[in-house]
Amino acid sequence: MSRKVREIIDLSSTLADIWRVLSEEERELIKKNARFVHYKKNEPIYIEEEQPRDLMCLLKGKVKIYKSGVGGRTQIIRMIRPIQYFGYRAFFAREPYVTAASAFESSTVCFISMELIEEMLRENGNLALFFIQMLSCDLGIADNRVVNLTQKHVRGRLAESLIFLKESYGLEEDGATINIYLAREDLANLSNMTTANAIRTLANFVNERIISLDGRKIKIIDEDKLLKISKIG
Amino acid sequence: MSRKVREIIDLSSTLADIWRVLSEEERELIKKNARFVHYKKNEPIYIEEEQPRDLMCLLKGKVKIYKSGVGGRTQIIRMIRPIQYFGYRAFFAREPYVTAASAFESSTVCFISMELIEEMLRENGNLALFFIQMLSCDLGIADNRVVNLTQKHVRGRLAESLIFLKESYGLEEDGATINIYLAREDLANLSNMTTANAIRTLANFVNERIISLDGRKIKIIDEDKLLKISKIG
DNA sequence: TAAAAACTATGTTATAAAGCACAAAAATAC
DNA sequence: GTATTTTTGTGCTTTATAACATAGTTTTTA
Repeated sequence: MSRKVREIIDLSSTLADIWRVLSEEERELIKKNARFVHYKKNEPIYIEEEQPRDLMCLLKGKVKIYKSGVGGRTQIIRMIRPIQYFGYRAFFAREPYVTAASAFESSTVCFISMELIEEMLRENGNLALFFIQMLSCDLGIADNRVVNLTQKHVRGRLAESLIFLKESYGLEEDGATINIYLAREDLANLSNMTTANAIRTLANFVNERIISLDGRKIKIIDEDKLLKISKIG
Repeated sequence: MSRKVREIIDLSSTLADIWRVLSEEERELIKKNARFVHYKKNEPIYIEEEQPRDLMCLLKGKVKIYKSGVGGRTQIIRMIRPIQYFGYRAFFAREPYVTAASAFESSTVCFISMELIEEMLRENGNLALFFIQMLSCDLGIADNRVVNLTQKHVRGRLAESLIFLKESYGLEEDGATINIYLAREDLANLSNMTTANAIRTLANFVNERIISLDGRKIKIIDEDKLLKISKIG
């Protein structure tokens, strides 16, 4: 399964965002409490219904947050990139996880006790505001997502996902290939469509010279067109 | 348009939730800063792209938070009932509103400067946690909503909306009629479907003796069945 | 309270996307 | 490195739901 990583990780640089708002004392406490766990590709990090205990910060790799819906169909809710925090919402809401998380590729996650975090943020207004801002942004994204996923057609939804992936994980050295390697099924689950439709629509985009494909690698040729398709739905 | 209400409103009872976590000093400050505005039926409270300035608390009436999507189709994102807070997310996220709000029926709203609130919560950990919890709950609801609205069929979505309305606004004296009076179009916008489909599906529910209709008044006859339809999609 | 506007109801048609099936290719396991 | 499993790619069929049309009804307004 998962094992703690042996290497000593420089927390101050990897947890940068949260680090800035902490006092020296608080930093020490966190350092003492942080645990590191490594996950293999496709290994689950937490599952639905589980009790949340830790704030998680992705240090290396890629993680997907997803939810299984009607008839076992899964919907990817968010994708996490390094130095992003996750897993804390359910703890704050005092409920079990309504989502699951798993490593997309080989990943390292830092765990910090949510009890400790909550104690700290009661005293540290900046830390509280850090979480408030993160939650507020995520809620805005979720609100947008509801409309995009329900009202746009497959082309629009897929175009949007491709742009989202590019924004999230960036491009490779060639300046065009999206820096993520994911199965058509995951792309479909991200875009709320069936795998067959994701495949078909990708093929259409290739014909229209909007993208090009090399196996699972996707190269964006005409980003403007992609943006336009995403916008008009 | 809207006018300030003249009556003196007892803040301590109407803002109950937030009041509990405030000091006497903070309460005084809020009392001095609070403004009350009355809205007529269908009057807008804020619109998309506008700059957020105030925390709003609905004192009386019903409010819908909505978003216009592709081709002008609107999606109702949340519905607010008295003593619920709204309008604060965008301020915390440092962005303009991505949603709009309007009064469903004649409503009274209390406005409190977000700058004041943010100042306070920096010092008051309980107030910070109040917002963190509210945001965390809303984000969980939004995550669920994404899956429900995208994966369930019209029957499931409508059934879910009816249950949601009952849970939110309760029943009338007869213990069966949902205590809200809304147009079929709003019901459709809440459930992500066209008005015609909302009407048709309601008619089906009547035939199946799950509900009965009297104009816009909806009486739930068989809640178990409604729950079942909502669950299976 | 009468006239205008908006909403409700229902039938018909069009269409986007799911479902299913199967062959080919690729990834993974042994 | 070969065998087995999983993924990809396409064609065909079915279906859910949107779109459109129109008449009747209710609500709003002046």
